[in-house]
Amino acid sequence: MARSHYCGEVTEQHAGERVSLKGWVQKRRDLGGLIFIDVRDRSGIVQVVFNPEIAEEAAAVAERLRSEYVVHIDGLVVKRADSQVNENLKTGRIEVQADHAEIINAAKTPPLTISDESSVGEDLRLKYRYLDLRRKPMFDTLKLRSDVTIAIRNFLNKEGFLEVETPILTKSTPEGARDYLVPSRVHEGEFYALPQSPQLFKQLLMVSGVDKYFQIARCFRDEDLRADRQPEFTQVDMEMSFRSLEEIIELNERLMVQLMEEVKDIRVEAPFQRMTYQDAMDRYGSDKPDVRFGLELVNVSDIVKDSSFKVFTGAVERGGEVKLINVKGQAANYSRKDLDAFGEFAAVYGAKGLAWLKVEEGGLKGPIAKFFEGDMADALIERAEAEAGDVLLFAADNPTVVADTLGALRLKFGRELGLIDESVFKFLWITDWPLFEHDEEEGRFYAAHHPFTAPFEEDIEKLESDPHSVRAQAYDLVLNGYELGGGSLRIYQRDVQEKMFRALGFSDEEAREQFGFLLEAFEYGTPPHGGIAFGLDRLIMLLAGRTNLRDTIAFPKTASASDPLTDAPSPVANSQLQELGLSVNSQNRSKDTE
RNA sequence: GGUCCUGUGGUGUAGCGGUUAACAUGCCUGCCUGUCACGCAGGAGAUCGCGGGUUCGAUUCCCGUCAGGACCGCCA
Repeated sequence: MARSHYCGEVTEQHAGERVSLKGWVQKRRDLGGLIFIDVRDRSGIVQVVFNPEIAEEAAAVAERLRSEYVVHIDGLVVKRADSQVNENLKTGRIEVQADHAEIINAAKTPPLTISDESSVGEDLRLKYRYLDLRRKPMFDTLKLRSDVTIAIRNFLNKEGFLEVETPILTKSTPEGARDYLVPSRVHEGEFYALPQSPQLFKQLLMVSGVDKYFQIARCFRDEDLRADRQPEFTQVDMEMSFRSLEEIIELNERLMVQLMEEVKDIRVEAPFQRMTYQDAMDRYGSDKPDVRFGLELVNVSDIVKDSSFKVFTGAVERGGEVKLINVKGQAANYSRKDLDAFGEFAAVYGAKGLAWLKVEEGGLKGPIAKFFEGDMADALIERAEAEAGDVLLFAADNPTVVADTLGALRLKFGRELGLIDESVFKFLWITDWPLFEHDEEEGRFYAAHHPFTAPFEEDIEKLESDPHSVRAQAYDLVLNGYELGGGSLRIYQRDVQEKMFRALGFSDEEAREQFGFLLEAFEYGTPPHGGIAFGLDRLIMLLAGRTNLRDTIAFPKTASASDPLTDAPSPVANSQLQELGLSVNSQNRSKDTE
């Protein structure tokens, strides 16, 4: 008999019907005579009861069943007596009285238990990923991801977008992340790169007149991993022609609002909050602030610059700043030792120390209180909006270190003190990005976004004279403190693009060598265009309430970019290398497969 | 490249300079006809990640290494 129902879908309304189930044995409870089997498939669990007085052969099969055996069961759906109802189970008001059972496939005892809560180490989970994915929360996340991508496709299709695939084997370009390289056999000594994003291709599609493009695109970056960073990840990538920045933002807000409603049944308000990059850095010490809670940074450089506390005055004199966060009402909960220990936390971000003061009725207290008395103390208290019982934590350094340190501390307190409402989704646009970032070590400018980002019209003339002040027509979408995605209007005029490359330190020759095809394309009638790309994996992570990207990807990599399931990466045969004209020149290539 | 945390039966943990290495769960056997975290009784299962050092003696302390994780750098 063919399967008639998924296990989790058998309910009271099927009582009296015969059903045929196929699934895995979740649990066997053998009472000697009666045997109960919980049968599981992707939909859930249903209890099957075997009574030797009703079906002797089936009961004999049930005795041989073990966890994770694949079974086929035919039986009658019967309502349970009131005393036998299991309220914890969706199917708990009925059970299936088996009259026929067969073992489709036996199973070894699994190395990890198939339960909702996983307490197993990450290495085992990944090695036996196919078992890990049997767990309901994992399946639900896969389902969520599928729902989201389908909803995105439907939305963009309705909006007139074309889904176009772009190459996976493409050209390595300078700037940006480290490329994954693929050696060419036909062109010995030459390499393809896996795309960091389809950026250039989608721009060329605009030149082609596609007008509205999207792709759910796999991207690759050979950089070290984080909880929210995998070496291969998926971008929802889009690009459109003749659209203003406002129109692009508006479209994406509608997409997000609809996604949240369709997939999570959560209503979010559009338009989303907006904040300039500068504002975000000043107030939150981050370009992707979590605005679900306050605890903003307060600049007190002007107040403390004339104090006698050298750490503060020195920082200001060197062009740095002094800022604080006011941890409300926590003075009693942190001892002097606790507070001093935050110095170590701050050191990770390059801070040389972390000063603190407790606010009391009479004024400020703490090891550095003596430097701030009278008017200065009053001014600090007023600026920090402090009252008795608060703790003020200070960072004094260059603006980057101050932002990194206090930004991280802010998040730490936000989480630890429960200031964050985890049920809230707060979208935020970060606008007015600088076009360039200065690299101190190499003494040159880098594109803050990417080299194809259009500057503000009125800033174009400053590309050469004053790159630092050039603003980009770029925007990032931030959700709950995570960078979901970013986009921009693009440069579509050859001369502007050439100016941009020059500002980045490319010679005209280098620019032509690396991006000549783009510059040439720009000469054949290129429409103004712009777009955005956002990280699908991160979006799913946030929608699923996870803190780890691995849980949103069916077959992810470990923190060291390996895959315990397939054992990738692995050495290859010398013959393969020879074909590619390659040799490996390190001593630790001991696991040679030939 | 760096910092930190973890590594003990299948799994998750406890432990300690000298132990018969403990507990839970899982597994196996027996009993059990209303269980659903079934129960009861019994049993098997661990070179304490690997290598070196200190020590009379190391699972325990130290160094290295490997694996997993978190973070800094990096990620236009």
